[in-house]
Amino acid sequence: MSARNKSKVGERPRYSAPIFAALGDETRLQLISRLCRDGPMSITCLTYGTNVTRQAVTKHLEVMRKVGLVRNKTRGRERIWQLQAQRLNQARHCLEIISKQWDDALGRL
Amino acid sequence: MSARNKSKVGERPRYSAPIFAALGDETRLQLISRLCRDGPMSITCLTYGTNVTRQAVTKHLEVMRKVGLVRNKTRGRERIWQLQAQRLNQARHCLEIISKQWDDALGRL
DNA sequence: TGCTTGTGCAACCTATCGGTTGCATATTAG
DNA sequence: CTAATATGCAACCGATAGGTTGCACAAGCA
Repeated sequence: MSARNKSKVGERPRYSAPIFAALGDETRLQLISRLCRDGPMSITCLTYGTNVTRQAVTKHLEVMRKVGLVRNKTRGRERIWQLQAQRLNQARHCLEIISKQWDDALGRL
Repeated sequence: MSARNKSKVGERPRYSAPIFAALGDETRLQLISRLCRDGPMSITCLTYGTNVTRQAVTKHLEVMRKVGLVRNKTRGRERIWQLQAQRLNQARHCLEIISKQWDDALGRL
């Protein structure tokens, strides 16, 4: 168990768990897909297409905003939400690192 | 498996939310890293390295087992846990699809 | 044979999640 | 101005997550 706290190249990024947690809900994945397909849109618009209330959608968007997956801007009385690519790529990068380590580990067995 | 469960090209795999949810906990990511680095090992052994109890570790392993991220075999009085690569690659694939759609969407704006 | 070790099972606790309803407020349309 | 629309805010709810403690039990070692 020596040198366990040393940071190495190819190490899993810190703070990646919250991103995975934010992706770990079917409704939120639907919202992401929707924003991908149809571009930025308002909360009310996003609510059509889900089977939950507007307030539930608002909460989901807030969860994703907190981890940087989406952001919003106010346009009149609407609040327009859009994706933020940077953070998703970060999550992807994390998964790639993990699964590379994984493959390596399996290869050693 | 029926044709209903087939995923189209470029479509997000179904049932991916539970995998992300399983990855969305820091302790579980630590367990995964540990199993990657040091190979299959028992629950008690895995518990050293976390700051939670053995029973908590057991619960985390069970969560990951349910979504197919790990599996176990009994060896004497020990229960040895190891990684299962297939499912992680599935998660990775899902993230790649999402972020590709994402990039495409950003490109259209 | 006992004692130690690795584990399972169950009860319990608190915090958070996902969701709702109700109402207030701001902006836009007629 | 007035009505409709888009949203925010707050309270509330049941279920689950993450964790603990306590105890029972089976496998291995002295």
